Amino acid sequence: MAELPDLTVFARTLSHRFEGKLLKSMEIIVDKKLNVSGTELKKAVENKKLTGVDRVGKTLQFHFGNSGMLGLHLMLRGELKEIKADQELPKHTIAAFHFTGAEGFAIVDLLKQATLTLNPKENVVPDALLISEKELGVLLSKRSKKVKEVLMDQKAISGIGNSYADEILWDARISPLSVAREIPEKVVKQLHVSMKKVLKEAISKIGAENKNELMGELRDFMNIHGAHIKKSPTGYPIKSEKINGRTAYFTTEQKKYG
DNA sequence: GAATATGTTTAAAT
DNA sequence: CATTTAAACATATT
Repeated sequence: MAELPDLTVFARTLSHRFEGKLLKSMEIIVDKKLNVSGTELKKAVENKKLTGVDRVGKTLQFHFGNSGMLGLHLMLRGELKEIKADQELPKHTIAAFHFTGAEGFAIVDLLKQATLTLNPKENVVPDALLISEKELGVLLSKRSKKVKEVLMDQKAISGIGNSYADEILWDARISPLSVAREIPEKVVKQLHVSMKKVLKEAISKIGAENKNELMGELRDFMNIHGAHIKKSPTGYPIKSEKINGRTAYFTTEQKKYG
């Protein structure tokens, strides 16, 4: 999977490597997750110049000037891999982009769930990196769900997935089981700080590690989230519990509200 | 060989 | 009707 920090780095790397280049051809291997036909998609992007790559929520957006924009969601297991024209495509490739200069990248997903969306609807949900403390407070005050569910709700805040939700909540010392609307104002302030801090630190670590290569997600630096981690950095044993079918990792350092 | 990991959509159950 | 839960997706890794 890739969450906000990984995608931010991917967008930067892709811009650096391919921006301004002409997309000579696009191969579509799996077409069941497209919003238009393969032919239509190819027609929209082939022989167009890639003018920019952005991250929006958990998606990447590939801009082709006035010709349109292509949204990519990697879903659970999607990955991006660099390719050369004369090489065989990686296993489980869904689509491949070939630019001038015999270079390009492939979207690989063993689950075949990554989605490519031509000219997607504009995202109106606040981004986790941009949301203000006030917005976050208002959002939480309206929800009776568990705070972790709200953080991961892409219709509420975009960009946070299962692993970073755990990391952020540990950093803020808030139990993932807390009821969102019961979290006091002062603690919301801390949550807001932790959210930006954890995400920005992850971006900087992944960026430093990946340099200008498109690598899979890197999560060695996780403090809490991961079945192999036994203790928090402060020495507390890590507990786990399923929230909405996904595993939440946390410790007793984290206060439960409500 | 069973459990786990992972996001989203959709269906089913409460 | 609202809310919660589960299934589906496909496969590699532990």
